[in-house]
Amino acid sequence: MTGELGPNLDTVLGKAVAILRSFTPEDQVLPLAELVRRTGLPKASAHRVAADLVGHQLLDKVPGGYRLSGGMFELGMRASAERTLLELAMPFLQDLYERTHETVHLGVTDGHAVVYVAKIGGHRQAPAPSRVGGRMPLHCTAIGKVLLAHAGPEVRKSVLTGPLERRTPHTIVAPGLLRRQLDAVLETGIAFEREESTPGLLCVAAPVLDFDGHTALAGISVTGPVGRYRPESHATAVRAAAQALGSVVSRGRSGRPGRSG
Amino acid sequence: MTGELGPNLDTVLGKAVAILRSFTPEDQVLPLAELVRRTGLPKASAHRVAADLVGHQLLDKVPGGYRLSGGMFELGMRASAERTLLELAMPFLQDLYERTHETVHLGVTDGHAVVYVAKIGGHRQAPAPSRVGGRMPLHCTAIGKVLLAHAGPEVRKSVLTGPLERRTPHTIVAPGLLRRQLDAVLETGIAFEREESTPGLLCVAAPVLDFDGHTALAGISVTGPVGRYRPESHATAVRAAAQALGSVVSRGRSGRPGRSG
DNA sequence: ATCCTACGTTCCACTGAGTGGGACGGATCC
DNA sequence: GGATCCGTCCCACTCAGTGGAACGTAGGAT
Repeated sequence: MTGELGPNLDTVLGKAVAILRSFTPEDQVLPLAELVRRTGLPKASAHRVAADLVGHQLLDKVPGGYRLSGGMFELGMRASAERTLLELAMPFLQDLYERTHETVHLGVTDGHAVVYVAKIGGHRQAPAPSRVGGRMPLHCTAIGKVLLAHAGPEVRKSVLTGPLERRTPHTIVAPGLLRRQLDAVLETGIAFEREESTPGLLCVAAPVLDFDGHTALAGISVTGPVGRYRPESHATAVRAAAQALGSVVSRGRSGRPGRSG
Repeated sequence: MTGELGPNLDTVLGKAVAILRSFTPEDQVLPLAELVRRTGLPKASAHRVAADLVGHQLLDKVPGGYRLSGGMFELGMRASAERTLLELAMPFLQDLYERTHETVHLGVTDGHAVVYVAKIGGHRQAPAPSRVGGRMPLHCTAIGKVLLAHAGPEVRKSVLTGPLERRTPHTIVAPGLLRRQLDAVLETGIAFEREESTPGLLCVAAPVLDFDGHTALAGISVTGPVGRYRPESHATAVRAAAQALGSVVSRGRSGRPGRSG
């Protein structure tokens, strides 16, 4: 429903946030001109605000432009919800990795996307497009389906009625089929993805449920390449890890998960 | 040399940054009054700026106060230098963990501190105070010593002449002794820490060197509890991992490491 | 029940921080 | 040579931002 358009450029803070948000996970350094293009700010304003951000250690000025600085990283890692989740999850993710030696993901919902909180893998991991701090659509990833299945009816409906972006020939773009899969997820506690977001990748995921047994706080997945990897054979392990993490996370929490779209 | 005092509170951005920086890794949610105390801002200003930050999804308003939001986490994870390092390092850290089953750290320098970029461990990890995104002094941690040994002469001198904060009875507070240890690090490529930052913890670390063989881009360490854990027995593995990571990171970079103190 | 203190919220008249069009110099391309 | 894109700097205008003050409420002490 929300127009979800960028920050208000009429305030300093809006300008600053717009500049910071210009950086995608793929960008390393952006020249001033690019910041101007992406934000729509006047050149002089962008220049000044960027310089201020450098002064505040949120940006680095490097030959060729600006980049998000280590100070930004530090600050981001202090976000309590995500960091706590990450810290509690790490041992379980390790177990999963050690057992499978495939790429393990931990992700949470934000709006209509999965945001990856952790990604661990070895030297020969399947080339997944996912990145920590990056986003992927809900409807075409295993973690996404798991989160979507447990999401509130509004989100679920909004995704199912909205256009389902086709990422690969296997992406599920039929709302009916997707709905049936989501119902299955609620029954089995497991979701699969078969080359629906990226050709050559298979995926199993399970929900990390709050103690109420309904709200999904996060999702865990194991990803591998078509060929050597059989997602079904790890379903039990993923579900067990997610369940265990859920019970740990549930301890010592009464509040809401936060985050809304 | 730098007074290193907080952001300029006379600008909106300064106020915003001051508020964001009020959060330490230990804080979950801070009430408005606490933000006022920590930043020194007038109550009304703090209230307004905090509300703006909520609007920009950098803070969440939760019962009891404010906390750094998921949007902040996302943004921080886009800091290219740290994220790239993290992604490249993960497989090597995994190897180390699998081999040792002790807590593995990856850290970089900022000023006179180590900032931890990754921390992976299992269910029964030694209770280390380190946190991802958190800081520890250079002189009393294994990674810190490794980074300090390879730091520029200014930083090294500045730390050695400055006061060496005592953290435990074992903390090295004698500049001469520390200097000798640093020299040894340059020769052996390994640093140890024996309950110098935290009672009951032992640690080995090795530097991740740039292709020039001098600049330390990061440090890797393996930490374990007094008793079952013998740091010496993992020295070789840690050094090998750090070296391998160094050669991978060095590929495809010509620029500077960035970050200064 | 009453006082007191500490909190979050709101109001609003004042003012200087922030604004951005424009001008400048340097690179690069054709 | 001219055209184009870049980063930087200037500076008179103005409205976004300011913060003292007043308010309602919650909780603890008496």
